[in-house]
Amino acid sequence: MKRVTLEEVARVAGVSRATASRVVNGASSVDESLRHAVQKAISSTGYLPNIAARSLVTRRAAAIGLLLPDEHRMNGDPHLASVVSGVTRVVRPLGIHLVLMMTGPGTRAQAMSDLRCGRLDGVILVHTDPADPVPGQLIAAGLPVVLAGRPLKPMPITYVDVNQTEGAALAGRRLKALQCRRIATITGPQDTPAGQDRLAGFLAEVPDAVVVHGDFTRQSGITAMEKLIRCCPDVDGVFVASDLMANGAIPVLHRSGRKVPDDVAVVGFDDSSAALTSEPELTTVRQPITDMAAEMARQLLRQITEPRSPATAVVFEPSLVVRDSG
Amino acid sequence: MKRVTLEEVARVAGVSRATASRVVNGASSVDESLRHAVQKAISSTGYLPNIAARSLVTRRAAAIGLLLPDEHRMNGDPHLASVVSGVTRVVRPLGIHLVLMMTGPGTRAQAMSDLRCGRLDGVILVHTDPADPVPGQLIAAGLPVVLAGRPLKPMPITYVDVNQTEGAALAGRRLKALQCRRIATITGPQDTPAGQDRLAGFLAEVPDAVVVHGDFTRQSGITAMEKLIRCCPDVDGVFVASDLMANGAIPVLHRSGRKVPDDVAVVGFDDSSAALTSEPELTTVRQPITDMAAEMARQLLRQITEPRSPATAVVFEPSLVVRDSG
DNA sequence: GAAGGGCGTGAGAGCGCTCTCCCAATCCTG
DNA sequence: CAGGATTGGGAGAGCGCTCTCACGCCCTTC
Repeated sequence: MKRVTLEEVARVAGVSRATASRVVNGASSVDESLRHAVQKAISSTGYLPNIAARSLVTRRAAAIGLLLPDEHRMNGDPHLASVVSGVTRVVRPLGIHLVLMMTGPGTRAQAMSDLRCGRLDGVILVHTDPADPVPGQLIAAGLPVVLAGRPLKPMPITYVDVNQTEGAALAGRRLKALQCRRIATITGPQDTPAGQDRLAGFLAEVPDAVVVHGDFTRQSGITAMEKLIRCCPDVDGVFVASDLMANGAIPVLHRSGRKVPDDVAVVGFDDSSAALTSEPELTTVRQPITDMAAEMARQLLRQITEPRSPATAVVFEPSLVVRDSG
Repeated sequence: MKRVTLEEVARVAGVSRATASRVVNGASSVDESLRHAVQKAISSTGYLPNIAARSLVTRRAAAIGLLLPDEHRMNGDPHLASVVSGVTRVVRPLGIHLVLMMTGPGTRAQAMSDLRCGRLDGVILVHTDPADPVPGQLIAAGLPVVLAGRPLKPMPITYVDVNQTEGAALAGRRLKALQCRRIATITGPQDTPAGQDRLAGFLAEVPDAVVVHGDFTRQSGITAMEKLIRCCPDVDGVFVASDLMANGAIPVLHRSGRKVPDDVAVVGFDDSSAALTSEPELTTVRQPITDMAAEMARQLLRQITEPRSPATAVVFEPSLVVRDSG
């Protein structure tokens, strides 16, 4: 199994290496007969371009990174497969590799090195810690980055997000439409944009809602719901800011003798797998994760091809998925 | 922001490029003072080796692929984050990239190309379709591959798996210990090794168990359980061959007026997130996914460094996680 | 004190590709 | 039909790195 080089293809086709290269890269100006000869040579020799060599001269790695939080935080996030799928869809046809990096000590530094030494053309940052200095460093260095989700502090960085505020409002309208009279919400962490926006959007729609805080974890959903039915026993509608929390909260309602949705309507957020493994299945706010991921990839590619293009924010509209819980 | 090359480092350190290279790659025989000078030059210039150039001459991409089934099948699998995490743990300290590829039309062919043109040093195959010819082609071509899970047909390929048979036996013993008298199992698909082994292992322990077939999906768990309580109403213990199916099956029991675990004990398999989002939480058979993934990475690396090393099977022992369902 | 053996170092040849010249051939225009 | 404009193709210079090879130095040994 010997390696076939462009040189060999050229020899077989009876042209120069330059012309063979033109054909491989689809350059315009090659005579049709020569193009044909080269293509025949390529398939007869089984030629595959050596990416390392190409990368060395073009200074493109043809690879992008996906920076994820560590396993633990990720387990709460049901979206990994969808994100990967969306990015892949855009990136694969271009022959670009998707490199996964999970946060650990030094991961982000590693990603920066990979970017700077040309091993990665750009990165998508998921679930970035608001205090993380890396996004700032990256944009300062003019390196292509896209954030999943609005950054906590406004900064000139491209990001893709769902309209969290509107999603929460959707949930609020649903509960009102169900004639709920005593409405509450279990929030996400208030030091994250998603947590903030979902609360704000919900309050805009249901200003007198009872507010209990959670942190997006299932356990916090349990605790918050226990607190809620203690302090507000007549609650009949609750917007839980993540499906995972809702999944924890519903059994608490059941144990307290309340039926879902008859006594208490529950609306979640995310349309994650937890929405389907809940009993009853969750009515929830859906984010088009795969499409959003694809858009992140597109935005990143744009930045790679046009280095100095301005930061953009792309915001997707959420939708309400009505199931059995409310 | 200009690129620093080894040439420049060498100039700053007052040595030749060769010596600088030796220091970068930790070669032994370099005089201590020169080594120091080079190291100082490296940090003062902020040198980062260009992987493409290195890769071109060493013929190593320093990247491995993780081939996954498509999003749809993946959603059923809760393990993606754990697998990535385990592989990353082994691979990152070595500066090796993990490239994710999701199955789609042509993905596997793409992976083969990447392997053959030296863009990937090896691949880990997850959830391979038994009919897929790719694993066979890869080993025939002598390319480094590791399978997640035993192949359906015996073949000379390295794989890492959990002792499925023993795991199912663990579940059987648990149900017997709980004094269940009428025991059943909801199986996985019988055209997969995992589906087969879990049934065989369970039957070895509980030969007179009632068998209802499922296919690992949540919906099939619902259907199977409905069938089970119809044809065998006095069932008081059931081993469901995946947590996701168990998650669907338990509400069926509840709706039929049976309490879990009081009337019917349920034991699942996987210890996936579905085990925790079930109500009550699932007693289940745990696979050490992260460790298994790490082992896959190690096996792959071994194959990469020792191309003709023999195929190995590494089998991990499962454990029973006792929670509330049985 | 001369000859032999290490060991550390430098020179230089590539790895396979792209891309910029530059030249030759063709086409158009006056 | 001559001159310029246009176009396609080839030669060759690198991209940044590793690694072989040969050389020089120092230490040993007789």
